Amino acid sequence: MASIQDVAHLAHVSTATASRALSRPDMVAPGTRERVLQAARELGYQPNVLARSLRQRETRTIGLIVADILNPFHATLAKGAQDSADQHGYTVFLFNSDEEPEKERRAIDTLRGHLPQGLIVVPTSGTREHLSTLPELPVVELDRVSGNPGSTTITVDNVGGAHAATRHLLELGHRCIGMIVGQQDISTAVERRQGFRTALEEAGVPSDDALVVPGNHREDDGYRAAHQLLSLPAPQRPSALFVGNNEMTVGAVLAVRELGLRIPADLSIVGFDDSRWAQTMSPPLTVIAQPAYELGRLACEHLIGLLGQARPAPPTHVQLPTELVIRHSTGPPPDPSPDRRPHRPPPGPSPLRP
Amino acid sequence: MASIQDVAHLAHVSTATASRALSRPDMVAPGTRERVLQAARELGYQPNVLARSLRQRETRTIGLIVADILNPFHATLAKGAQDSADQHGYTVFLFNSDEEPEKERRAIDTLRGHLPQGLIVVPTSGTREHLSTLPELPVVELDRVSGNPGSTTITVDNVGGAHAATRHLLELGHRCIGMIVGQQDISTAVERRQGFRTALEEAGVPSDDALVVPGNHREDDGYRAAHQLLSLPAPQRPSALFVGNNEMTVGAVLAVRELGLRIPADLSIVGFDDSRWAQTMSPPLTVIAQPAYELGRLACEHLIGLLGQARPAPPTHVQLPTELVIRHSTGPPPDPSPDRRPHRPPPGPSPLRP
DNA sequence: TTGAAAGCGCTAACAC
DNA sequence: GTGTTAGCGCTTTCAA
Repeated sequence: MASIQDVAHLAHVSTATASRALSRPDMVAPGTRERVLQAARELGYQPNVLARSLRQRETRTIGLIVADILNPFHATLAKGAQDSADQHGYTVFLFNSDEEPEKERRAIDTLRGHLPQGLIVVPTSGTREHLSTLPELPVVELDRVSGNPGSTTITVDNVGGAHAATRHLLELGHRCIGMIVGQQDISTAVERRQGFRTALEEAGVPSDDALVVPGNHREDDGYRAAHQLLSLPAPQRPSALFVGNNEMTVGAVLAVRELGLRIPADLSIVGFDDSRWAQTMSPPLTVIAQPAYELGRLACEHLIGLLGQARPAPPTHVQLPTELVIRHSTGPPPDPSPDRRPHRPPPGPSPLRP
Repeated sequence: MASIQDVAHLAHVSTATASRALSRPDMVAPGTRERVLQAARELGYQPNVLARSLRQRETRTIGLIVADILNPFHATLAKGAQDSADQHGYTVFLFNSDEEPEKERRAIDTLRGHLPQGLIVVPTSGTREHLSTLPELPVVELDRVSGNPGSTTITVDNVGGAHAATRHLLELGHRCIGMIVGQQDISTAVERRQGFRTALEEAGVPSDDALVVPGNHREDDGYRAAHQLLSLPAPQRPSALFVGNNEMTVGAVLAVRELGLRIPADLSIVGFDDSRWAQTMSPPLTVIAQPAYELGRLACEHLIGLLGQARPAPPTHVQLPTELVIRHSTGPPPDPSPDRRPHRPPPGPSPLRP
């Protein structure tokens, strides 16, 4: 590859002048500039980013670690971040933790060697500890929060989303609602569970721990959890399911189909996170939608904002709203007993969230 | 960040010795080695990859450009490649061309500056030209081929896949089959179209250009193309659709639903590329499945193999098989006229492909 | 077995 | 406006 020396030589100038002509054109005489530019063009010169970064101690690079690139939600986060970085002249190094803290640790180590100027991470349970390795690096946590005090966070209103989903089911008349929830060491799972619980409490529906089944965010977990919930004995068996993430919803729907239950006639389902799949399955799925692309974009914008600061600014915390999208996977519960009142809002208080 | 100088100083050795202790442990006395390793641990030392790469003129980095990271097929390719690279101690720089040659060009330029030791690319129409900029870089083309003579290629049997899909429809009795095909400057689209045509010819079914509608690989294109095909006047209107990629299949199915047609009673559909979505939509979609993860993995293995070579080896061309997965989106055509013969193989030759 | 020194390609002080 | 020079952090001769 042609180096700046080659360019300088061809243009009959020093490397310093060549460098200036390329990166600070106004510091060099027009004639010289043209000669250098011409030489660069001729040689197909492309600056060696390694050398430049080494010298300037600035890589114009940011690290991004998502938890599961095969999950379209995460792929969308990544695209939002990458598009934004691109606009600002930054390059993204994308890694995948596969939801494994150990893989995340390795990704962070690899990343460190490449000297990113900042890091965006969708945390796993190990993130808080891993981040303590790099106290001076600006960090934005995306979608989930690790509890690391210095991190800026970009999240959605998980509590509100889960609350809205649950309330929707309650208003349809469901009183026995199951939840399939993520691991409780992940913030989003905790928050969604909390929104679920709060909505039940507000409606005066007693909560039953047997109706809340945890899973590890993957399709299989949703499948297993749904089977578990739907094999409960009759009075306890839920007439509706709220599933805490998109992948587990897939598994749950497959389990429901396998059991021969009709949606929503026999069982209502609400998923968290919208997707292609949710829209095209039949019946189309009622979901809590999240602005995935915007989350990724914002994470990057905020990170790049942080890079401008001389002193580390206090971390900001952005929370975007979620939206209940009612499609056709939810309806009144089957075979209502006389004292329930299908098609009507439930009795008792049902305040809107502020 | 701690540098090797810090480590050397703390261990009371020269930087040369510190460097050796870390990367060639057997070249250094056991005692010294331990001191250095201890110092490195203490300081949380992480080698500066930039400096190392600059010095060694070897980045242990490979570039990967996929055409659409939001397309699960491409995300899977990326994961296959990245996992494989990881195993070999290489780091992947992942870029996204968004099917735009211009974005691909920019990705390649950015990549060049980072001195990747090789490049894996899912080509766009501009790739062949762009690759001429980097004659000395080992390149593997993935899924599609650009025609660049030096590239190793990892593809699937698109002709055979399309042939099998078409033959399947013919055997069900369809005689009027529409195809939604990708842009003809993309190799996969050309090959799939060819497989389609050949199968029709072999069955003695006249091909009708009005039944082959091109699209630009995205959902919208599939939607529009399906509308166009299904609004043809009665005798020409297809009773089955073969759609040439996964995203366009989504659009086509949505269009079909919008028109109130039942699948497969009113219209059969076969898609190219399997997916979560294809398996869970209802009815589950008959597809030509491709080994996406394996494609990505192989691309990386082959590239890394290339890096070992002193002299550029002649490019190899790997083609993996596709598989017809029959689900429930295909069936006999509706309302057969007497001279067709639903449920039976078509008359005339219908040889199996070798 | 270890250290001194050069140099990868680039940019930024500093001189002129 | 341009050239000279030093040095980013690392590895690798070469010498001891």
